[in-house]
Amino acid sequence: MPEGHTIHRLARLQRASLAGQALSVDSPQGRFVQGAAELDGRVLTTVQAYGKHLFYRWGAPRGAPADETEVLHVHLGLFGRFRSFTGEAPPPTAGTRLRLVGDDVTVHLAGATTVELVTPPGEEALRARLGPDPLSRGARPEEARAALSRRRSPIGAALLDQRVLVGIGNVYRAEVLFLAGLHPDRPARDVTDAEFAVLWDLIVRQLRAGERSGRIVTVDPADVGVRSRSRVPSSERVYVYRRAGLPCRRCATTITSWASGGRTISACPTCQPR
DNA sequence: TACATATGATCAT
DNA sequence: TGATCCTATGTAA
Repeated sequence: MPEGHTIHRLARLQRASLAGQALSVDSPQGRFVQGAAELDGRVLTTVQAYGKHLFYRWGAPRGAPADETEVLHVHLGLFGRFRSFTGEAPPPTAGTRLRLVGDDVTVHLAGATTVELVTPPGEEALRARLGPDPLSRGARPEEARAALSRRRSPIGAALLDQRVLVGIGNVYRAEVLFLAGLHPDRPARDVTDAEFAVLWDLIVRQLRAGERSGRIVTVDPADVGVRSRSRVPSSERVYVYRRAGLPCRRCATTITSWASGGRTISACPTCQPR
């Protein structure tokens, strides 16, 4: 379930359960054996999220200068998943590429696109390719605004491009465009400053809510007849994502879907006029 | 047992 | 644009 909110939440939870401890690190699956060996026994100092990327920082091994300490970089991709266990952990599955064992908590990671050690310059190069993170304090939305105004691609495709801004995935892009009343096929550079301001604000609010709750709930509880977000049934948490052919929750128009930016997007033709 | 599916991204063409 | 990679799960056969 990895959009930006999930990654930031993971960073927060793993900081709380593992940071400050010397960890046992290994790779039961065998594809990260060497990297794991370099980290084994070292103190995890912090875990940071940027968009959909995770960075794990470690105390320097004996004799090594701190600024050459390698950083563990993880990107979950579409399938990556962490499992966290308190106390006794079950045996790792066949696909567990990384296992971190702390004093009380063990995490297993499987299915990730990227599990690698990077140097600080390598991390900088990676970050340099990314747009602002709506979940980071001090994010500069004007950078995303400028990137959009340079694009001829549709806003729906641009929101998935992590060079524009980071953290949005296929669910949030469909949902925030619905909430903003923007048609996904609107050319990105035609989005007005006022529309962008609303869109950025929605993105920040939605990602923050998702980070806190661990789930994507974009519907206004009143639209599905309940009192609070936490009471929204799992089948009614979104307005348009994967709801093609169903009636819009606001106006009952049939939701449509099509390919956009290489993925499927859905929208309400009435609430999101072209 | 097989297949379809999934909230991602990269690389080749 | 299409192929490819990564894993787990649910449903169909």
